[in-house]
Amino acid sequence: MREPPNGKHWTIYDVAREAGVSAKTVSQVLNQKEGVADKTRARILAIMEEVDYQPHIGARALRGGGTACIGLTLPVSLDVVPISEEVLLWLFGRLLKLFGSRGEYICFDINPGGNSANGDYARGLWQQLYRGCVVAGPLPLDDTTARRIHDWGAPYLVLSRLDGFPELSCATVDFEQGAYESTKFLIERGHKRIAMLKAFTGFQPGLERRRGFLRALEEAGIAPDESLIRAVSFDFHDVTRCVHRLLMDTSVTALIDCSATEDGVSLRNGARRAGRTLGKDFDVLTWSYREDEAVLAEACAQMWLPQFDATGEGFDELSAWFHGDREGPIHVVYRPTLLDKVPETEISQPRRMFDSRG
Amino acid sequence: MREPPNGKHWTIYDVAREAGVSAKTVSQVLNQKEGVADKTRARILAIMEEVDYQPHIGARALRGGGTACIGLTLPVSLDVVPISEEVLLWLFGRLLKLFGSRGEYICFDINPGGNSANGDYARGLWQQLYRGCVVAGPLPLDDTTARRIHDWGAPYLVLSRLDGFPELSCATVDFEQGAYESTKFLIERGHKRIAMLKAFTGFQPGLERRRGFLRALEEAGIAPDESLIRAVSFDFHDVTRCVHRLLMDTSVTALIDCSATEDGVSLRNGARRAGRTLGKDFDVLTWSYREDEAVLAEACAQMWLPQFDATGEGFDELSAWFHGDREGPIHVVYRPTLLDKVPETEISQPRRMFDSRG
DNA sequence: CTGTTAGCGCTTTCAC
DNA sequence: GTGAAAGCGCTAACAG
Repeated sequence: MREPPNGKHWTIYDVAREAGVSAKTVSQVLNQKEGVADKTRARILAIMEEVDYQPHIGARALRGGGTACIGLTLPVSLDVVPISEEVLLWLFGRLLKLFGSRGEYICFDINPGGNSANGDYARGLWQQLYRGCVVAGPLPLDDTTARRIHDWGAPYLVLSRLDGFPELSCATVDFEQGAYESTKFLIERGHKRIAMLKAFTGFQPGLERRRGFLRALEEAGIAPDESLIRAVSFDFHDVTRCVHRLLMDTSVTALIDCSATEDGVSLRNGARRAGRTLGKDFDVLTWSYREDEAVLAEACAQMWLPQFDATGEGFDELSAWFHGDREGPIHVVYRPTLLDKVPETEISQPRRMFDSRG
Repeated sequence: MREPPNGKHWTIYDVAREAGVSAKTVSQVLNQKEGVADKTRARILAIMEEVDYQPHIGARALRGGGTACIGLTLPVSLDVVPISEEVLLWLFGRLLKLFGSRGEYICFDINPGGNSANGDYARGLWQQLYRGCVVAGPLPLDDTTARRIHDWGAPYLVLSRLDGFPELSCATVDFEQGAYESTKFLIERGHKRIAMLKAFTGFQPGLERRRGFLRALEEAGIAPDESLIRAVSFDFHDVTRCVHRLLMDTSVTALIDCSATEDGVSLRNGARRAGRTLGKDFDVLTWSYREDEAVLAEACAQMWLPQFDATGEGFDELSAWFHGDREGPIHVVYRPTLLDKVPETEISQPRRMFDSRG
């Protein structure tokens, strides 16, 4: 490999001089454009190969062509929404397959310390580092960045919807529908006082849970009781405490666990503390991740699995958008699946969507 | 937020015009340089805040300042060296703490399909996307890219050494020393015919294993037998097969398992097929990941744990180099730890450094 | 089919 | 303390 003529690295001009052509021609070859004689093209390619020419990614971006980077960001810190390692790597893996295989880079701006204030998780876009981005996680209800991303015009995909912004490019599961169907399922089985363990308070999917729950009650003519909707964190202890509290009220005969912790043990513990027995005193419907298993052998709604399907499809479409094969925005909303009876018995360690503590 | 005067986004000139100063002054404020009146500075900062000014990262890179990106790359595809998800996320996490918290981006160029030919895992550096990079994984013996990275002059760290290139900026555990001490340990216990299950053939750590092994034998005056050094892949079946083969030779009384699979079951299976019994017929010394446990209750050498320590320290130094607080190259080489007797009994699912198949 | 040239947004001399 | 202007490497409009 020869040394660059002057300076540190070979520029398009150096290659042009070497080939006895102008920079324009080299640029055309570089970008696989028509209008260069085969012989000239071959000569230029040979030189590029020989000197290991690499185009300056910053200069390209500056010129306006955009970069070869797809950004992956989180709307809030992992401390607040603890997306599990497994899911993060699943996301990376998908992006690497779709973008990495085309020679594109994946860039991250996940701030694990939560150092930077909420709001600029898309700075990679504003700074023109990304040519498109994925916002992986539920949006806070007061989020304004998603709208700015939308207006920016670059290909993007959010793994959450946002109230009052139906144009948002998103791939998600319909949590409202999930909550609605879960509640209806229990109502149809004769339950009148149904409690809900609700995750993501302050976030879009939390709002959707609440809405679906209330809609089903209203349809059935049951007066809603706010105290039966309980916000829980990702802490197992918190789940146990909330179940305990809710079940102390013996009029409560059913529980929807959409806490995203997916932990049968905390549920049973909470019930035991309240002196209740699952399946005798009360019924539970859990939101589950697994295809054919659940933390409890009760009825369950598959929410996470459709979320993965939706994400996968959304990524495919994002790739098409990014590569000019379609226009945005993307709108992939999957319905959850309700299972009447779970075939397997309780399993102790399901794969999880979120890391719980405790 | 006001609209940009002309065009899509605010440039340094727009901000300058707004503030009634020149672009130079804005640039100085942006880069926190001296020589701007406090009042002017405050005014400019207010405008930047108001219009949410974001410097164009490509333009900065072009001008020569380098980018705010640290690259993470793998010298070979994950298909060849299957670094586990857990370790990858551990690496991400460390980088995010050290760099992300300063507003820097982490960029990946891991090609999981192994699509691009070996050799250009550092293209992010050549293309000036990264201002520094981490090469995470063992280097192939014929690697030439590491030298080019070194000559490039940017901060970098490789998690492997490379024969004939002692200047390489690296953080690793001393596999040669590990193999040497492991072998010596068994020799001192009276073993004469010792076999080795050796991972990473064709890679630097494989070579180091071999060298340490041979050195210990030579020192003890034992003639080496090439057929007792067995290259294994990350496939459990392969481990079983190799153990079977090696132990069919009843003169073999000890085995060093540095296969990186860390799986007691395959070892036992292989022994059983050969009609041998661990602890009676022969001894095993495994290389382990855990601090206080091992896959077998036999003697073990902690190799992976020091590797993590070395990596962590290497990352800290890389961060210092990247941020101008020290010069490179980095040289962190940790010694392995040999444990005579493992307190715990066999455990079935240790955390692993590499994903094994089978 | 190929060359010339302007300009992307930023930093940095050099001059005021 | 501030302004004017050059130039980083690349691409695209405009000529030839």
